[in-house]
Amino acid sequence: MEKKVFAEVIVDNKSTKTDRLYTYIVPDRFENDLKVGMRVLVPFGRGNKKIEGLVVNIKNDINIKVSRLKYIDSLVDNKPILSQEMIKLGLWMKKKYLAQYIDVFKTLMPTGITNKVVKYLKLNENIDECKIQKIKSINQRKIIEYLKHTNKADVNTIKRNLNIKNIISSINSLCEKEIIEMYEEIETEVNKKYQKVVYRKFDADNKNEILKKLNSRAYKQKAVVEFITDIKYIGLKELMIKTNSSLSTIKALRDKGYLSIKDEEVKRNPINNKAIVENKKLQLTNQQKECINTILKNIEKNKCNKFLIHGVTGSGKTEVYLRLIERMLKWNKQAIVLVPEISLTPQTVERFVGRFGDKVAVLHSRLSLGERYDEWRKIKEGKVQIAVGARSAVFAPFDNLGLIVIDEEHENSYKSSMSPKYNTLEVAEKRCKLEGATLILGSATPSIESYYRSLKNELKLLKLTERANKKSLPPIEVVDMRKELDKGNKSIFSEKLLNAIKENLENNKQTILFLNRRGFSTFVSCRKCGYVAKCKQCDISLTYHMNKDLLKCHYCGFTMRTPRICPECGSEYIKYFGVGTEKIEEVVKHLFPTARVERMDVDTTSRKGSHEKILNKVKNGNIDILIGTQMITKGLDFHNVTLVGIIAADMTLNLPDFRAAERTFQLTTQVSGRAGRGEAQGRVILQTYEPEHYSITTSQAHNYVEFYEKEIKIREEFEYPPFTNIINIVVTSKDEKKLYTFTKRLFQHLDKTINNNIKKVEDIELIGPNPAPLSRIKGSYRWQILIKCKNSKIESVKQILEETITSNKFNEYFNLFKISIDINPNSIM
DNA sequence: AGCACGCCGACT
DNA sequence: GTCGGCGTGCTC
Repeated sequence: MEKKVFAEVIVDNKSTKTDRLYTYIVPDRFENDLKVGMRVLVPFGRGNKKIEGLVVNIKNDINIKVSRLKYIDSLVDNKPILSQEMIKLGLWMKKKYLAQYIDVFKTLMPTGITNKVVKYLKLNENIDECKIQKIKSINQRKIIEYLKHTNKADVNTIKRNLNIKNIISSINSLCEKEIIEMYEEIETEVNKKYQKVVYRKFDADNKNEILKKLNSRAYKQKAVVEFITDIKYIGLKELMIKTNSSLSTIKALRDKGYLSIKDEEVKRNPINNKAIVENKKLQLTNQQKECINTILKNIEKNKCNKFLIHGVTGSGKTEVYLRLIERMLKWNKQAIVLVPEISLTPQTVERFVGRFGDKVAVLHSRLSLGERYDEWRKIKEGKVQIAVGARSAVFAPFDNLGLIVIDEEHENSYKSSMSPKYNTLEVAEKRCKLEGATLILGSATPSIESYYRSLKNELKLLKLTERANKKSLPPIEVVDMRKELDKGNKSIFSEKLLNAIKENLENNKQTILFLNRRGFSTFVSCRKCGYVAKCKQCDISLTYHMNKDLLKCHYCGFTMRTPRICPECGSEYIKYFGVGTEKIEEVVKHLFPTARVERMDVDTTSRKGSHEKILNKVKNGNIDILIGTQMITKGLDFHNVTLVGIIAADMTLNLPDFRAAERTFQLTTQVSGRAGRGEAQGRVILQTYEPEHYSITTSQAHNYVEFYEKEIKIREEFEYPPFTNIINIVVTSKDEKKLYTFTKRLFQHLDKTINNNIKKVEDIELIGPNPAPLSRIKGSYRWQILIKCKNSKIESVKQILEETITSNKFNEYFNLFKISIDINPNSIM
């Protein structure tokens, strides 16, 4: 018997039960053309429904009975859509983040390109009316009626419109009677955009000859000939406008053989070219030069290709990236620049496009499907060498990648919240390793994890300590809000901040007020002594649960009654903190009725372009006071802003999260960097109930290293990352009672299995099951199990998790419960 | 998930 | 016998 070739395929079917590779026989006619990384159509399931699959493996030997296998139906791509390295990266991600194949590989490809086979119905052309009369079934009659009135109808639309439950059997029965016919069409969500282009088919020298041949009254045709002589081709629409001619004129010329009209693909261009100004090279400071040289030397000598640039705000990290990219282009290599989604404003994009022009593709969430698809293909086809984008741009399909830059490396938007819940830093690192590229992380406030790794020499640490404009960082004045209370000031603003705003308004300077009200959780604190209700076991602030009037620790489940008087000082000023930006806006407008106030947070920037609109208003001096959440902490460079007010630095400090101190330090440092960017000296006023907290004192001193040293000790003592891994398992269900029982069973099973299978169990700690901090979303209840485990045990724990979740023991419940696993989440909220 | 298969009751 | 409803179990 002839030797067969087999392909392992990831199939476009989203279900935990079908999350595996399927083997298909490669028909002889495809043997030469089929490559790993191509998409194919395969018959799947009992009905052999044709669905799309991605080939990840081609083999000659398999250990399944060939008789059980089906044949690949057809090829979707003529070239691999994913490179070998990207497939390796995807398989690695599946394992790393315990995600489904299909979820992983859909994130590696642009959204909407998946081919779906859609089934359409039509009435048989020569139907016999008698046959129809014979039908007694009401449902079948309904279908025939429907088809009589529509010219194109797919099965799903019919199902939706007619609301027939068991529609398939009715359709099948009609098909058998040969009254209707079913036909298939392959469809995708996004398509290439085509444009008609007119080509000149005559030689430019023959122009006069042709003009003579044309009818003397055909002046429109003559004009077109004149026009197109100077060029070779032009878009049909453009030609019609420029020569004021009609389609018939051009068609007439085509019929005479002087022109040809072709359908050509045009790529949508999301970058507004008019707005882009050239970004000139800046003079490098000595520190920048040294930084660049160190990186290049290390790359050339093949010594190290992972770097962390710790540069203070305004130290010119971007210019360093730009120079390195320039070098990559010289080496014929490509580069990816990742920035947090919220700082992916036109200003950021402009810096890269302004320097490198049409060598840049931009990828972000505000692009339409079509735009994103085109940007993706520009990269794939080698038309651009640089990709700038949010986290998903780490998958930009370059084939000779030289560099990945991750700017603002500490930002939490680099962790995906959708499956696969990947960490962009880890993915970028893996991709660099697979493709021999260099990784550069940059931040003014590096994440504890990255800084820790740099001290262990897993990343090479480079420092930029001076600002490019040689200006010093603005001083931060800390206001102790407890003392304000003693003075009888119960308002949100301290006297100092209030006076500073007043003064700024009088001097026509702008003010930024920052309050991070992100998150739902209010914490409980005493306004007199600063006491915050914390869990004794976890050193994490307790969350107020309104419905039960209890304080609860989301790490260990500890609960206590909400205190009416402060347990520390006995005062009655126990408050639930829940002031948001809206409240601030109201108060500011009341206090300064003539000031022009604008608020910028998720609520006010949801519409496309609203973000830019507000920023432009600030830029043009049409706003006196800008109130915002963390959205305003990044990248804003306004010269007339001289005052930054941080309303409540404690807000992030007391979130029930081990990263609370780190976030507070990062936010205060970043937002302080917004002040005094122009000539005038900036001023930062920071209000807090906990002025002695190290994240406040160190950020006041602009001392990252000191903050790091304090924080890393706490992480070690309480066993938080980077010393341990946290796995967050959230189980969701509509049924509250069953959810509790199930989660408890799952917990006990995991506990038992881990104890039986892994040695040194003291390295692993199971916490829960507890109601998740967001205990109910959209009518679904959520319970959570946390696993803390040391690095050496993570793989075995993950394996147990995978086995448990795919095991039959829990399988039967999958219709009732949804299990989501997050490895090292941003926060456990 | 999505789909076919098969069992069962209702109706001719 | 035929039609339609619903539960079950599998997908290379």
